[in-house]
Amino acid sequence: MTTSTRDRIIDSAASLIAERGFKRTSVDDVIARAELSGKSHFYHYFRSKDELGLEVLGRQFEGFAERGLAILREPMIEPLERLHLFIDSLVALQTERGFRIGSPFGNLASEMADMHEGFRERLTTVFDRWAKQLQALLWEMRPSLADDVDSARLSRFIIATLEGALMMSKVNRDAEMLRGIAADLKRFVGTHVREGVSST
Amino acid sequence: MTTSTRDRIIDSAASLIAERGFKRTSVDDVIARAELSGKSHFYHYFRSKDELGLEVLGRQFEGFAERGLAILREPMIEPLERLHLFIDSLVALQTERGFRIGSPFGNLASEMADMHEGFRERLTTVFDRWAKQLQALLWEMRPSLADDVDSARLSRFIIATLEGALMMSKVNRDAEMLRGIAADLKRFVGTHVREGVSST
DNA sequence: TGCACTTAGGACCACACGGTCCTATGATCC
DNA sequence: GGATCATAGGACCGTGTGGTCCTAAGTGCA
Repeated sequence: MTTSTRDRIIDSAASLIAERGFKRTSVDDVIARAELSGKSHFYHYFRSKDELGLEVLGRQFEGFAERGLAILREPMIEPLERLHLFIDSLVALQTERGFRIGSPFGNLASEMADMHEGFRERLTTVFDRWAKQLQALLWEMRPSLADDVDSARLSRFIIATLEGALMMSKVNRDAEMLRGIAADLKRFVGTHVREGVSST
Repeated sequence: MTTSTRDRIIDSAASLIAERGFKRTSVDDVIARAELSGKSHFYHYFRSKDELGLEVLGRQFEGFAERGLAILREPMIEPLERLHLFIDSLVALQTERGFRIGSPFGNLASEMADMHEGFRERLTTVFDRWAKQLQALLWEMRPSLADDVDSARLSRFIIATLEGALMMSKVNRDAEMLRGIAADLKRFVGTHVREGVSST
């Protein structure tokens, strides 16, 4: 068995949604890219377009959690360094793709959050899990962090700034601006590190 | 002469777009809310829906620049205090509106930036002008800021974080999170203030 | 052999949407 | 009084879209 048809549909839809957003991706587009025989073939696997959207969103985050966030868990690299690498990886990805993407979720967030309650809930868990990963990393850094650091809050801050930066870079198409914000973000995290504590 | 019909159309469209986004606002919706007699009445004033969208975006920012950003220019208040009040005003606005709005521009950015080059360009100038206002404020603070502060960069950072925070609060509907990010943002700006320089 | 699932393919529907066109009635102003 | 603009109202169209329905052929499994 190669990839199942269902997976093929999801992959096709995912790439289309990444390119043009959810609303502007039609079922017919998906059928064409997945090389299905027709509508009935599609509706054999999904009850509605929304169901497909939810599934794609889920997979999208699985991928992000496994690949994108993986570096946050890398045990052989120091926590702070890992965070820096993670930030850099997002910047690099966005730059590579010509600033077309924004964030995988930021886009979907604005697009879907208010149209469909199911989407919104899914998105909250996405951000929650992302925040949890960052919190875990900050927890590891604990010995070198100032005592009053609220890691839950700081992790939200990091995500918000990254999302905002990606969104703005999508509008501005400016690599420099994106790098600047990323650098400032690192700097901000740095201000939470206690002085006189070396990291290695 | 009360408000002209053209203005009435723009106002109606603006409120609809704020509620549901541009794509999900149909010309018929606008006609209904503006109480026009029909399609031809609308097309008497606008050549297309896109032309209307551009106009609304323009007005939206005029309003934001005049009212929302006004506090940044308030001469009787200290610069840093002004910045704090500005941040608080965005938080308050978003909270009042039940986290439905996000940012007036962040929404449009994700929605329109990749669909229409004209929209994207307009959005860049919007963010540029916003950034300029913040830069002017930071310039006023200059005496009390550290020497290496890059005000252009910092102003972009502030905007990105605010936009990201508003977007996330739209997904999470969490007032606490929004306040936390706002507080951290103030704190970050604070780290650029030279020590031993009192502000008044 | 027979059942269940998958692929194939096409006809069809209802609806929303942006946009055009045409006619007719007031109002305003030179 | 004629030209121009604003309001009124409705018919109409092309297109894209999500979704239904129906038929038929192939495939694997018990």
